[in-house]
Amino acid sequence: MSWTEERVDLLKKLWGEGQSASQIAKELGGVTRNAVIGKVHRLGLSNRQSGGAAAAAKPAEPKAAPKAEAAPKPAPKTEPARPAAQPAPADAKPAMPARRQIIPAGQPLPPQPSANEISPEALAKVNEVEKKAKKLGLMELTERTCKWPVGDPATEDFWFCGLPVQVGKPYCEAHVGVAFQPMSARRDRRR
DNA sequence: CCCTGATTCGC
DNA sequence: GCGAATCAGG
Repeated sequence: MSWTEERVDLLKKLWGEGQSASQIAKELGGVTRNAVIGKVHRLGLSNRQSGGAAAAAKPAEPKAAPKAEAAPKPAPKTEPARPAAQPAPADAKPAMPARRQIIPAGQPLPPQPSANEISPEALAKVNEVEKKAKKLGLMELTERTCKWPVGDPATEDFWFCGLPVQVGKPYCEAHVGVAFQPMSARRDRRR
């Protein structure tokens, strides 16, 4: 795969949206996250500032040369000593007009079956597991973290399970148990 | 261990 | 220019 205009555009778009390099790589296909990061740097949009305004140069730790220095010239091993790290002024507000937090009312949440149609065993298991939940935020979810939501998205008391997912499933074992009810199991549930 | 971006350097 | 390997960190 090569960096066609289309792919670069998509890269810019996704990166601008704050997608991670690995996510972008997967969406693009045919490239690794390294390739994405490399391209991002070459495009000069490594810093997610936006319109390339303030050139707030990052400190960029010295980080001594890791590998052999094939220096044909008698280059002194000692680095030119970076100008000491800057005191970090830190002011200049970007451009976030203090947006009121948007709380999506009808988000496409996973099925939350009514308690009365879940097997008691599975329900008990879930309650048990929720104590061990990692309580991840939306941004911390990955392909292998359980995406079962707990609590009310409109409150602070909301999080995702975050436990290791069942292979191929979006949820951990316990939540898979309540999310995917076999028809046979939910039929004629006496209560 | 899972993940993140940053950097280097042979190609 | 490209991206794997590596580094540094959460």
